[in-house]
Amino acid sequence: MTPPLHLSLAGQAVDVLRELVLTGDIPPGTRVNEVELAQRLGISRGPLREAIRHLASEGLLVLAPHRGASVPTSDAADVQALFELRTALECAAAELAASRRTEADVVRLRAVCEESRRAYSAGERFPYRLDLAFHQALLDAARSPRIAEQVRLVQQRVVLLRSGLRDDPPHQHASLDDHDALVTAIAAADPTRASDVMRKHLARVCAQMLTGLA
Amino acid sequence: MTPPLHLSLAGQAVDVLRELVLTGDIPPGTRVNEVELAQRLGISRGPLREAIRHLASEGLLVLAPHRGASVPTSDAADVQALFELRTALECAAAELAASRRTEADVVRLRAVCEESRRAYSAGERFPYRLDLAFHQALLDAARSPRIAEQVRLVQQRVVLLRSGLRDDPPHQHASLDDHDALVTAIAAADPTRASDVMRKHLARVCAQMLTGLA
DNA sequence: GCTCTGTCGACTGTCGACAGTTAACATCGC
DNA sequence: GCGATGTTAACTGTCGACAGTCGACAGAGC
Repeated sequence: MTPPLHLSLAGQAVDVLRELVLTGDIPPGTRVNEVELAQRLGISRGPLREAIRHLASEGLLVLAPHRGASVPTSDAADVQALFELRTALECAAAELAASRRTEADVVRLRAVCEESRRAYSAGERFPYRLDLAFHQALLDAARSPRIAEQVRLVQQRVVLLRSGLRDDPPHQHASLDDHDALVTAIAAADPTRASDVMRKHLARVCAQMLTGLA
Repeated sequence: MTPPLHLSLAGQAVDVLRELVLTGDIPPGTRVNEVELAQRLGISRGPLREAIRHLASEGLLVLAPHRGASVPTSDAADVQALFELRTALECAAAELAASRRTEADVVRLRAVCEESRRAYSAGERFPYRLDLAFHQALLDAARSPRIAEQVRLVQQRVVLLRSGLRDDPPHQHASLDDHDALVTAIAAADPTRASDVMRKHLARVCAQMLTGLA
């Protein structure tokens, strides 16, 4: 899927450590021991430190002077601030997608929506993967590399949030409707409506996440 | 101004190196030699490497495997992508500011505008400092820490862009009008108009920057 | 004369070890 | 018994040195 050809050990460590954090293998609130993790990864502390700093710049770790790194724990204020950022980015992406989409983009978006509905009807517990695929397809249609990059980072933080949730609720039917409405607005080349639908969609997701918070 | 109490050498190196890049002391396109710069800063390569990686995560340096770091050079496409991101963030900030501003925020924004006009009338060549102060005051009024943080990073990249410009044009009169219009919309608690004014303001700034590009 | 190849130099990537600081524990005094 | 203080251990921050890789230059072959 992704090109795992990170030649440097630091690059590999970034990938491995990111996965450890996102999967919840290192739960939020846990402190990271450099020597222990370095031995576990079979590398020295130097590359590991670089990896830790990199993940910290992505918001997946927080650094305390002389106390090392730890996985951040989030409260309601953090979630709200994060979703304000996500809303700003993805609403802009929706606008741009509605302005710039080609027919091929619309086809791809419709395909993801249909696959999501099939999976949901089939009773699949976790079509979150398809939710990400939808937002990714939308970003591709927006053709704005900087915005896409930032959205990726924010989505990562959301994934981290989900890993810390008590009960991860299954994908809501309302979200499927939101996605369909987004595709319709984008296909109609209506940036204003696309942005508006996205805003309401994310508000719903944010509220759902807040209810599931500790 | 800034709390210079970075205890670690890496933290200090980040500040110093950031300044070296932003002031154009290390011009765009220049490669950074680790041993040479480490000696110049009087530190070892370890902390310097961490500082370099940090600046790279902020977009102020680009890394090439086995070739080290260099200050990025920007073309028109980069500028456009950057301003699409900036527009997304600052329009959202303008909306939030219009919704959340207090009277004190409005007073501060008006004060910055008036100071800018005074400086402009006095023939000051470079009220860019006040432009930053205005956008900062707007971010304070928006009360969205994540968005504020991202805007700060984007503005940094814009500063880097300006350092690479042939002739850095002085602050335009139109921008002063834009700022006034923004304050008016924010004072009137009109998020839609605030966002619209901001969008046009940034479009103008972006166009101005593109004309000055190599 | 041009291209390909082999060698050299410089730089990055990585490692192990030392020093300084923080936090926890045990001890002493009240 | 409770609080303050000294001590100790663990961990981070930092350093210098070694190994691997990339680019440039020179020389041989066509």
